Amino acid sequence: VKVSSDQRAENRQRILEAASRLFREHGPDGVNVADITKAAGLTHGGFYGHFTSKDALLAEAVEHALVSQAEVLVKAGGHAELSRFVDGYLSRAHVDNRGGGCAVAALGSDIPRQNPDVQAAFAKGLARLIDAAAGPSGCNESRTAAICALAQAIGTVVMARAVEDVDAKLADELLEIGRQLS
Amino acid sequence: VKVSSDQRAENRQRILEAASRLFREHGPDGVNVADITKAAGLTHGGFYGHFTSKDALLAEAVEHALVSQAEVLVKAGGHAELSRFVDGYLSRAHVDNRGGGCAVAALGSDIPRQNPDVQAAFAKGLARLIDAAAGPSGCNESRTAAICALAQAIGTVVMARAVEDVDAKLADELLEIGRQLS
DNA sequence: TGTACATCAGTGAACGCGCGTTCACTGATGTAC
DNA sequence: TGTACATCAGTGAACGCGCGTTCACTGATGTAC
Repeated sequence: VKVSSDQRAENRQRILEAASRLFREHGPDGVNVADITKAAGLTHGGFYGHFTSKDALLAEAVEHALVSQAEVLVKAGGHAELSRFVDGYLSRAHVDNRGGGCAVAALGSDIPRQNPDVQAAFAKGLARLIDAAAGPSGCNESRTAAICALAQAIGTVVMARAVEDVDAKLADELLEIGRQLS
Repeated sequence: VKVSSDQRAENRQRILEAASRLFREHGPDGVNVADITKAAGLTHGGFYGHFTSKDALLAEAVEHALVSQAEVLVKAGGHAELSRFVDGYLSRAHVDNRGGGCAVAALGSDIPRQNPDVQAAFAKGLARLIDAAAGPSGCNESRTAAICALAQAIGTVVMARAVEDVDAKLADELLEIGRQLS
């Protein structure tokens, strides 16, 4: 069942994007290779023709998610639009969309437990996101402000997601307070 | 090999404390029941005499970690000493000690994927921690300030831990910036 | 342009391993007399 | 206080399942002529 090389490239991309979403939604151990390839419309056997291991896919998926997010932020206006970005970050829509949202909030506490390749991919992506939030000027003040805003937003979303199913009132309070700052 | 009921209670506590540490260090899927009971000086077979399941233990362990942390904060002075607390939170010592540190930073992004009992235990513990940080007055301003400080600190530590093995400079920069605020 | 064939992307069964959980067994505890 | 025995905490082998990875196979692709 060979397919054209265009189709092959598209299949790889579909696996990567499905993985990026599913890993953020369920965590590295919450999805298996079969789930991912199935979500991409394939079976699991051909997976190793595209990626050397599940971990290698995780590394690419994590970096892909962060780099995409950085690009979106840059296109939206970068540092100048940071407070609007944070506002969206602290929205119920983002909190309820782990699979499509920020990989730092979705996978942050998993990363220190992953292998070095995954950690390196994450670090690269996060550095890119921070640069995007700091803006092209690279001046110290805007970088500091960007890092503060990101840390604040990430911490808030992590807490809000953790409690939202069981204490929606607390989740809303946290988001509300986070938004007051931006 | 029956043991005295005091010994039994102590064994249970040892399992709980080992679990609390190991879960924070390696995540819910990064430790197995045998690892935990072994760390507590027991074998895995007797585990189910103390806890109904690995998940039930996770729930207790998470709550135990958060409630202990809240107690420490209260004893240290609560809201009045919040900035000193945040300073310690943002220390290299805390970043390098996932197993003994804050359960929100260590397990935050795992929680939304856990079963309702675990989420409930986490929410209860986090509410306690927030109350401890807000102080007994319960006034809105100190509560808001406490939540801001916690969110900031948690986001910073999550990022610092994620990148520290691979980009120690970035990790230090993040912690430094976080400390400037407290 | 048409044909024969080598390549190789994808399939699905199978392998091996780890893990949560169960269970028959052991021997110390603690109670009844 | 001492003895006989029922209880039951802990042991370690075993069960069953899920998952990452491999592999023989299939049939479409794309190339050589």
